[in-house]
Formats: sequence, structure tokens, C-alpha cells
Amino acid sequence: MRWSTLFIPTLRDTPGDAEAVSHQLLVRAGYIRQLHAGHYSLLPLGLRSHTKVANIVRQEMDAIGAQEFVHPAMHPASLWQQSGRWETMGQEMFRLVDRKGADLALGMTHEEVFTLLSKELGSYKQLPQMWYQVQTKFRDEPRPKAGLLRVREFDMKDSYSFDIDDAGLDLSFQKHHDAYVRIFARLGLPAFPVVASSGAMGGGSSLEFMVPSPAGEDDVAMCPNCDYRANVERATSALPDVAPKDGPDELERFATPGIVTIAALAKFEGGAGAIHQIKTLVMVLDGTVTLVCLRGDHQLNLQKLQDATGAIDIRPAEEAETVAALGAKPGSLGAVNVSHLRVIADEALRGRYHMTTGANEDGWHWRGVSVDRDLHVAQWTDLREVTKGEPCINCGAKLDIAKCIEVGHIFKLGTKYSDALGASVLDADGVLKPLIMGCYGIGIGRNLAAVIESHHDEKGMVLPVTIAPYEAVITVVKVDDAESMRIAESLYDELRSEGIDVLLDDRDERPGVKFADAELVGIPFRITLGPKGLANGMAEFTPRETRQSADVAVGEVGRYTIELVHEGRRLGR
RNA sequence: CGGGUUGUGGCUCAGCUUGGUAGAGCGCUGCGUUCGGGACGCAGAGGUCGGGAGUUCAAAUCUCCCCAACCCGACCA
Repeated sequence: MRWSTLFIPTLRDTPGDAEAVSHQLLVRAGYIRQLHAGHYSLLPLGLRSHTKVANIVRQEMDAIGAQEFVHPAMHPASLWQQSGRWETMGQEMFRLVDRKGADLALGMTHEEVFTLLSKELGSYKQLPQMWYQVQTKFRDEPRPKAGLLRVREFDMKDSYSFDIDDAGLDLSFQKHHDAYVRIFARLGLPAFPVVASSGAMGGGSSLEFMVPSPAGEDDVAMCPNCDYRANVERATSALPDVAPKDGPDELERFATPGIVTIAALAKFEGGAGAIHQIKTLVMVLDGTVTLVCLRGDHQLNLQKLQDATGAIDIRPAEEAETVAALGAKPGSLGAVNVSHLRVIADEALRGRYHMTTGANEDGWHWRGVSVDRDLHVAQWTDLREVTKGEPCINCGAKLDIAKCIEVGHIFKLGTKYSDALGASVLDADGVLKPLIMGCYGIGIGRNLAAVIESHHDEKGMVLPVTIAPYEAVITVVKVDDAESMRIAESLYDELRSEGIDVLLDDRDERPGVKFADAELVGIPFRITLGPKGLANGMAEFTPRETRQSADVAVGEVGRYTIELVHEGRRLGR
């Protein structure tokens, strides 16, 4: 294509409302424009890259034997009611009513739809099956942000596996895992898998693929020494044993006027250090007031609480609810001898004694608390959030916490959806068995953004050949020089005939403008044709990544470019 | 949904405190000069000042209501 005829609205200034680098560059380079919050138009360049990302995903899915579908984006409510997610998805699902008054939903994922179709499977002999689509999802995100990283309407590759047994699921899961590794390699993304919470998808284990980036929304605990990596929603660490504090063995109430924080109690005469305190949080789980206990210096991870309890709606109690439940305000709360409320406690409190906690009367605390003796713990679980510097659970090295972008997520679902929708097949013994399912997602636009987050410099995007909208650009320095244009056209034809996505920058602009634009939009290779070089039979070849120009003979620059493009296309293969 | 910020031409912003003819840079159009890293001169086009109501002789500016976007938190590919 000729640049002079394309719509590539590059911007010299960074748009004021863009914070993330990928967002700034996508807008500046003329890849996207916002329609409203969380909804973006893909412009020609953006669409080309987006399509290339999707096609890489398709190729790797096809390579593991998956089959492509396209399902409707709009679904009947009844389907979601069958799985129970009409209720559990809550506010995040876009819902509408048609002229007949029927409830409809815009699909935020397609477990139900694929599972419905899987009912046409009748025999174990037809398994395994792996089905996928690249389709638009709608999610009423509470807060769209960072350009393409978090939006309300986006294309996702979602795939689903159907197996007769767990061993089959393990294999399908592993195939997806390996396919994802290849996909991210071809995108040039430094992605790695971490154990994750499965959230609203339900089911068993799940792995997230993460790419470190300051624009990321997930915190991942990473061991610098071994390969331990986990989302903080799941991460644990090895905690050193805490020697019990000196103090009474029996419960002893003491006055703590005005002391309403852990920190204040730690400094208070007769108080206790944070690690000797029990922090008592009053939470409302699906409408039920519940006490959550942690060590004083530990933070609750809400996702862990949600995973441990299965609650859908979790919020801190209002002060009035707290007073009604315990008779005291936050700052003097404790679970000692509380039996009318469910008490959930973090593992780090197990067996602890000589502890200090609130006495459920404003201005009073207990010391001499023995967790086993004085707290009626209904559920022990891991609730605390791992923090930087804690010892790795595997090797003891100090953990780092890194911000990451979640670029893919693979789940073992089990039979949640096949049970709900009655999808089953006969096994070899003629017994009806529910399909064992897995589901696997990759957001296309988010991956594009993630690539930009990890491949850019001060001049703009530095896209890998695999997904750059154009692989090479021929920049004509002086378009009114007949010889320059003749050579450019000839080179352009040569590259096109070899299947290279090549752009001919034939705009009557100053060279600086053309160089800057080519760098901003991130085209991997630039061939510059100017009268001076051509007089010596030379073209100039500039890889975007290094920006180091080299002279190449005009007669050879086409071949040279083709070879480098081919090499670039092989990235990760 | 809670907290914060911002809405002025295609983009970046000034003007608002102290009400009085709507501005700059970039971009765009024309002409000329220039021509290998975002040129220069001259002449132009382009704005319901987010929307509505109110106060006032007079509102971008003051008041109220609404809307939208962005950022920080709770959610996810």
C-alpha cells in the first residue's frame, strides 16, 4: 500500500487522557480511537496487527487439533439461568430485553453456548474435542482503563476441551499450555505461567500467563532463585515461627483508651507487637456477617477469602453492622468466645497463644489469648496476602512482587457446565459420563497492547515482524525525483510479489516527518531511497529495533529485506 | 460503587481567581521559499467554551442539576 492513500492519523502530541504507554502509542500511531469508555475503534493499522495476533492464535490452536467456530454474541437468558450464572455474573453482564419482553445477555464468555452444543456428542469415541472461536465479548467492567488493556468490548479467543476423564483433561490442558507458550513466543511476549485463582469461571486449577509491566493490574509473587511464581491471589510464603510473647496464660482484659489501630496497640504500654495481635475483620459474605481473623501484621487478600468461602458478594461491614454484631466499633474488635458468628482464620494463627486482640468493648482489649482455646474457628484457610521480601515457600529466597498483565488464562473446569446443562456421553462400559471440560482464553487486543508495553522506545512502537501492520516500509526521501520513484516502485513490486507486507511512503513530506512516522507506527524494517545514496547505487536499510542504518546495494536490498522478514516471521517457531 | 481530577477548534493547552468582542502551538487549505531527522513566510478555514437551568444589562468565567472522560481503590482476557 501507498502511505499517501492510507488513513494513518498519527499524532505528534500524546493524548491527555492516556496513561499507559501502549494506550498512548496506539492512539498516537493511529491504531485506535476511543468511541466511549472501554470501547475502541480499530483503525486500519490497528486492525492489521489485531488480525495478525488473532491469526497466530488460530494457527497454534489448529496445530493442537482445535476446531474453529463462531457463536452468537447475544444469548437467551434461559441458557445462563441453567448454569446459574444469570445470577452469579451480576452486574458484569450486559443484559437487555427484546421487543417480546424476553431477557437477553451479551456473552462475556461462552461456556454455556459451547456446552450446549457439546450435548450432540454421544460417545466417548468422539472425544477428545477441542473447540474454539475468536469472538467479541462484552463485559460491563466497573472501570475500563489503559486503552486496550481493560475494555468492555473485546475480541477473545476462547476454547473449550471435552474429555471423558481427568487424564484426558490433563492432556488437553497441557496441549493448551504448550500452544500458549508458542503463541506468546511468536508475539515476542515474555509471558510465564503462574498459579491463579479461577474466580467466576468456577472449577478447579487454573494457570494465568503473565507479562511484567507497570501497566499491569495483577500482582505476582516471583522467586528470584527458583521457579516459584504465583498470583498474590494464590501465593504463599514460608513464615518463620514466631516465639510467643511473655504474658499471662489466661485471658486478661485491659483498658486501651483511644487505641483503635494495630500500630497504636503495638506502641501502647502493655500492648503487643503486630505479630502478637489478632486482627479481626468484620466482613459481609452474601449478606451474612462473618469474622475474618489474621495476624496483626498481615493483610487480607479478598480473592483468597472469596475462593475459600465460595461467596459471591463480599464487602467490609458498615460500622453500624459491626456494632450490631459485636457491640463495639472497629478498633476494639475480637473473636474471643464469639459463637454467634462464623469465624474464619488464617493459617498463620494456628496454635498461637499469648496473643492480644480486641475485647468487643470500645477501649478494651484481651491479652493472654490462646487461639485454639478462645476462638471458635469454623474454617482455617490461607487468607493473607504475601508481601515482598517474604521467604519463598520452595527455596526460602526473598520473594519479589511484580505488576503483570494477564495475557492468557487456562482453567480446568471439570463438570460444572456439563452437569448443569446435561452434557454427557456413554463410556466404554456403556455408562453415562458427564463431559470433563477445560476452558482457555486469550484476549487479542490486550495481547497487542501487552506487546507494545514490552516493545517500545522513545520514538514509538517496536513491533516484532509477526504482528507489525506492515513488515517493511520504503521511504522515498524525494518523491519528485523520478529515479528515486522508479527504483522505489520496482522494489515495492519485488517485495509485494514475494508476499511481503510492504508500505511505500510516497508522501510529499519532509524526510524527518516520514522517518518519525515510520518509527512511531513501529514498522520493523525501513528502506530509505534518496538521490545521494542512489547516485552511488546504495539504499539505506534501518531495522526499527536498533535504528542503526547501513548502506545496502540497491540491487540487493530487496533480497536482503525478504530474508530478514522471513527470519522475523519465524520468531518463536 | 467510593475517592480524586478534568471537560474550551482535529490534537496539546491558556483564558475562569476579579463576569464585558474566544486565544496560542501543532495539525489542516492556498501561494511562495525550502528539501536526508517532525522547515519558514504570507494569506485562510475551523469553536453549541460537555449539556440544562439559574443569577446578571451581560456568563467560557458565578450558582445548582445532569452527562462524559481520566486517575486511585474493590473486579477480569
